[in-house]
Amino acid sequence: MKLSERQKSMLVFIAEFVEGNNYPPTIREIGTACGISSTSVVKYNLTKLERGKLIKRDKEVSRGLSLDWGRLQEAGLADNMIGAPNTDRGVRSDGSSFNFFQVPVLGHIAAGQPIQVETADHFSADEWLDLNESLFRNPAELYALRVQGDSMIDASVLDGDIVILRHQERAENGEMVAAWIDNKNETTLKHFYLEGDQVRLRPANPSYPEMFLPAADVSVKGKVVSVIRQLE
Amino acid sequence: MKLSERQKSMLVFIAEFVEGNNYPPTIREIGTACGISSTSVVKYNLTKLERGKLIKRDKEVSRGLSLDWGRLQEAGLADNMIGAPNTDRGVRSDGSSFNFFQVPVLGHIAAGQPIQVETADHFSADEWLDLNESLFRNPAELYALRVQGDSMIDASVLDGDIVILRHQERAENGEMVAAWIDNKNETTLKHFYLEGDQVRLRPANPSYPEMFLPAADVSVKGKVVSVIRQLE
DNA sequence: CTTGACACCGCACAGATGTTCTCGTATACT
DNA sequence: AGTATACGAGAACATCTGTGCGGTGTCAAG
Repeated sequence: MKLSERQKSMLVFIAEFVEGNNYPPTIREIGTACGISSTSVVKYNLTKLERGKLIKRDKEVSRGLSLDWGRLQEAGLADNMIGAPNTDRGVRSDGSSFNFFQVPVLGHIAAGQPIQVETADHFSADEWLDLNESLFRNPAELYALRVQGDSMIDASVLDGDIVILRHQERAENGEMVAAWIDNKNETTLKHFYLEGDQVRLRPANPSYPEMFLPAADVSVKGKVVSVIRQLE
Repeated sequence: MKLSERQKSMLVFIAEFVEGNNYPPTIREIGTACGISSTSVVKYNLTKLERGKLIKRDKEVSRGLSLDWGRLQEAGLADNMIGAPNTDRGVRSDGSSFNFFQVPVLGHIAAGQPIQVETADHFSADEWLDLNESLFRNPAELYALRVQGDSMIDASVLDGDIVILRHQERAENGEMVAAWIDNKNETTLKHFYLEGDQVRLRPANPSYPEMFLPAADVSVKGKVVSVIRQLE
């Protein structure tokens, strides 16, 4: 469905009006605001919008119309309209509000022996964490993994912990990273050290060996920025 | 301000009507729904409600009324009314919603040498965590403390970590608890063991000593249910 | 050129809707 | 008893407001 400029401006006006008054405008109010002199033209275009399911209308009821924000969102029209229901925003009981976001839990990662991590992406995640924006920046870069194994125990990361990583290809020496090892098709959680053209991956548990690999065979998948543990 | 039953039922009906139609009811619709035969009586009561600031009305505008949820909340009337703006509830971008809550960060707790914890309560907290209900049950019992010291390092709780505790007076042996030591006026984070009429408080770091105290001198302030660490 | 769809305008009309006026009843206060 | 106030009913009134119908101009298809 294609909308005329006039119809778009009508939608925008209706949204603004409802936002400001808590009740919808009349046909004549819409007409005045959108520069339409005839009430029948407003009705004509409202009928169009209603056929497009963008608004709902009750016959012969004054101000009997409402916007369908779901459809507007689908049509990509809700972005520059005020009054759209907030998503990814919470209102606390004291009235203050904050942004939050979802971080995908992409699977398990080995802290001990490296294990296969599914070639997971943001759309295949079956588990999500809702996190507060005040704790993290650039949430789009974040993802989470559930730790398996105990090789990072000296770094206080235990089997079953959830680690939150920021996706980045580079790491500083000593940082805890998720590293992809090319010829093993595996991802592992280790401390990262670049030493010449070699990469040293150090577990934080003396009973596990360090790994030395050519830098070309190791790609950093992200840096650990947070650890969350549930004891209960 | 005291409200008659009729006025309360009018408020309830208006809320339901707006929820269902996205526009407010007319005077006559209110009258029919609330068993009022005369439009003037509806107007009479609407005027009362408007003077009480519970609703806002625009003169001579059809359906020109809206509820003031802030005032209704204050008056304790919003509880059994549908359509009240949700607080402590978030809507994700995919349309699904979830409950969240605020956990007070009541101060610092010593994991090494016990230090003074302010006699903090839920109202004096200056920092709050927004947590998702899916991760915790009975959120009202939860509070958080920032860990100082490294005595729990073997239990993978580090200096600077945030521990989330569930308030309870009793603990099982081996659980990590916040314990109040009477004659020291101090709170400390330790593993808890009740041995006869003695309590043993064990740090998870061999370089710190265990504490043996009479059970009467130790009161459990809560059990650690989660650990959160920010590395970035 | 004719036709019909489309977008639009003006206007009249009926029904929807808020306001106002008169009246009745009950209660509290002087 | 008299008065004021709260609460309510009914009807008349004046707008407000959605709808319907006739008409205009454009444009592309037949």
